[in-house]
Amino acid sequence: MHTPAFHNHDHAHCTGDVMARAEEITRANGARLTPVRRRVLEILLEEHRAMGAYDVLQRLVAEGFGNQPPVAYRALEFLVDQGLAHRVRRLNAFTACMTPGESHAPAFLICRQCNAVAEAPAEGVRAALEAAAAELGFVVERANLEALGLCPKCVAQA
Amino acid sequence: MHTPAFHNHDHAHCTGDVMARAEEITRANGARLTPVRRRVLEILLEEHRAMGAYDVLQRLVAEGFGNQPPVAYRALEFLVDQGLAHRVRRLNAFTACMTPGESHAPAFLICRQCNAVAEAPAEGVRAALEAAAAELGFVVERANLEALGLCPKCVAQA
DNA sequence: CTTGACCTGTTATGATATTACATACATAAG
DNA sequence: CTTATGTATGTAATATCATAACAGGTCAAG
Repeated sequence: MHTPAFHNHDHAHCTGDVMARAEEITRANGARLTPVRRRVLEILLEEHRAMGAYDVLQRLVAEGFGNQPPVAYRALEFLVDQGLAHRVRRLNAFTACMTPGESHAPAFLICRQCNAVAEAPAEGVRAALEAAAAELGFVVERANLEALGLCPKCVAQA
Repeated sequence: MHTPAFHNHDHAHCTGDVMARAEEITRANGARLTPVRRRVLEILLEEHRAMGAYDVLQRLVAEGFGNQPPVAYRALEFLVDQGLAHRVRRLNAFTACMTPGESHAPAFLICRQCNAVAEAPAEGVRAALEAAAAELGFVVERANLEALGLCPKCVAQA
C-alpha cells in the first residue's frame, strides 16, 4: 500500500488534480505526455502504491500496449525525469508523485512490518543533505531518501 | 571509485584500523567474522569502491571460496547487518563502512560524471529525516540516503 | 560424543533491467 | 504535399541482480 501520509483522503480528487498538473508540467517542459505515458501515470495513481515495472507492464499488456519490459521502463523513466513519479530503490518500485512540481526530493517511509509506503515532505532533509554535500564540494542534483522502520499502526501493535 | 571524501588518505592504515574495529564489533555482537566474511570485508576495503555482489564473488572464486551468488550475498548481508558495510542501492553495490561503530546512516554522494562515490557524514540529515518521519508517527530504523550529482572535480571541469 | 545452531556450498530459478534494432509517428523545412 | 528529422513505440534477445531450497560441514555447549 502507498498512502500519502498514513491516513485516508479523497483519492479520485487527488488523482484528477495530479493528472491536470502532469499535463501542464510536461507541456511546460516541451515534453509529450503520450498515451502510454499518461496511462502509466494513471495506473500508478489508481493503484496508489509502489509498483514494480513488471506489475505496470502487466496492466499495459491487458490494455493493448506493448508487452516487453522496455515499454514499461521507458514510460516510468520519462515520468521520473518529469518529476511525476519517483523510484523507490529499496523496493525496486515506482510511485506516482503526489505533489508534482512542488518541493522535490521527498523522503519515503517504508514499514518493514506491513509494507506501507508513505511520501514525507523532506525540505529539511534535503537542505541538510545539500549542506553535508557542500562541505565536500559536491553538488546534489537528485536524491533518494528512503527510511525503513515502523509505521504508526505497527508501532501501536508492538 | 570510492573515496571517503573525494581526497587522498593513508589507505593501508585505514584498512588496518577498520579490520581491527571489525573484529571488536563482531565479537561484541556475538557474531563470527569467519574467513569468507573477513575476506569480503578486506576485498571491499582493498578495492575501495562500490562493488557489485558478482564482482566480489569473482574475487572469492579466485581465492578458492564457493562460486555461487549466495556465497557473496550472504557475506555482504552479514557485513551490512553488523554495520561494517553499506549497500548503495542506486548502484546495486556495496562498500566497506569507513567508520564502523560510529555515527551511522551515512549519506552517499555519487558523481554522475565519473562515478566516484563518497561517504558523507550525515548526522544532520538523519536527524532531519527522523524529525520528518516523527511528524507522521513513523519510527525510522534504517535509512538509505543517496545523492546523485557532481563531485568537486567534475564541477570544476564544467 | 552428541545435539543444536549456525555457516558454507551448490543447484536451480526468479526478478529486475538494458541493448539493439525495426517500425511508426509527429513536426517542421523545403 | 512531400520529405527530412527527431522522437516514440514495439519486439527480440540478453544481461544483470537476487533468492529459495536443500545438503553437508563446523563449532561450541551440555
